[in-house]
Amino acid sequence: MVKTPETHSQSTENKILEAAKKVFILHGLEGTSMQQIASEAGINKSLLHYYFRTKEKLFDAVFTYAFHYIVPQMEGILSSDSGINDKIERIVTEYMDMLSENKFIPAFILHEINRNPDRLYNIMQKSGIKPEMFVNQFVNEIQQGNIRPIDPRQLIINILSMCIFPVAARPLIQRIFFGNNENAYRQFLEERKKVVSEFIIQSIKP
Amino acid sequence: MVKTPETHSQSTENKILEAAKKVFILHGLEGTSMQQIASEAGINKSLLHYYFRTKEKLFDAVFTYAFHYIVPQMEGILSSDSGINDKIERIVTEYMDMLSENKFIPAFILHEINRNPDRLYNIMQKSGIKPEMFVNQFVNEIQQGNIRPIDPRQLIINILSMCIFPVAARPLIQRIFFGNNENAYRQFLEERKKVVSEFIIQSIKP
DNA sequence: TTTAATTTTGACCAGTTGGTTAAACCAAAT
DNA sequence: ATTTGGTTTAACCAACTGGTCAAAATTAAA
Repeated sequence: MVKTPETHSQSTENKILEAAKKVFILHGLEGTSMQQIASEAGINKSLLHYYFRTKEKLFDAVFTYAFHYIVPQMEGILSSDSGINDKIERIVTEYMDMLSENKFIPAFILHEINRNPDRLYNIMQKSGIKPEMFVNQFVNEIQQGNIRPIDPRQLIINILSMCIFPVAARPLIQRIFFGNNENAYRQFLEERKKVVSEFIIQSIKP
Repeated sequence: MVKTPETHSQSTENKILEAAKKVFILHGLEGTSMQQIASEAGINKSLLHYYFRTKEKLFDAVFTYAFHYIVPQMEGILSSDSGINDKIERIVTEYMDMLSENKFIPAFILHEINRNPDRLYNIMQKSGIKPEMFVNQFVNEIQQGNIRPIDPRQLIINILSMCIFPVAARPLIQRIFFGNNENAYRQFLEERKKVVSEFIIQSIKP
């Protein structure tokens, strides 16, 4: 049987992707060597090039994955028929949960956004994310007088900021405010879900 | 005259620091090579090692500088006798101004926070920044009933988030919302100063 | 069992990495 | 004019960089 390039051994390819994910997200594209990834995966360096011809191609695969994590499908929540306050609370909660479970991704993405903006932008385009969906949602609510007039883009960035930043800056904040106690910070992030929701809802009251 | 190690040629040392600052902030510690810095400074690679023995030492010098930018002395504003709303507006405005002028620093710092948290924490300690100052300020206002009860740490992080994130994620946001038009984003950040201030003030009303 | 295709490996490549060293350079002091 | 000191440079180092290649090992088809 003639295997197409896509028929690569599933297990090895997965091992590589898992290892690459781990190392790339910790050190970024430039800070990571193919040897590090190979070692992490417990395989030969040549095998990396056999599965993903170049470092860039391997990175793209991992990056696409990481991105789909940080900008997931929120369509379900948005298109539900609950009120705006309810939607905000659900989005904030689910988003912060996801970020807490992938705590190295935010800083990684922010770094790569600045290193190669177009790469991320292209991946985002392909992912089918439509920012207008979020914008329209808020425009409607403003027109109906449910929230006060505010530039929807500003509001979206406010929400994203308050969810992403405390995870991206976690190692420092954890040291400053919580004596580097990991559980204390986890608890803090847990409470924060409610805090951020209330903060936003309170600030957009008509 | 016997020159002490501190008597290094001011001009060369400055050239190096300027070049290192530029390259480090763009590429991070691991993404930067000594040769890049030497070329940027228009000097020999050996000369780098002559002035700053190792890459780490040079990085520390630059990093300390960058950090003093992002956590500047806000004591003046805090200790003034204006009302809390006024203080918030001034802090947000001045902080966002500074960030806009140093737009690569936020992502750089966030990256290095995750790469080597202790380095940054130590530098912060030495810088004399006292987080309690900010905390106490809000505790007082809450006790006096000027703002609603809220964990001061949450409030501080809310403010920092909304100021820092839009600069750190700038290249992507600029593409998504403004067709990569730099002036449009600058304008957006300009308006944002007011938006964030109002957003915070509105959300902490008693 | 032979054949054919895929998977894995180690040796190797030219270029780069951070860092060292000794010699050259240069201004000022003697 | 020579010595002295800091400054700058080119040559060099071992280790590592991303990447290639041909041969070996494995697997599956005939």
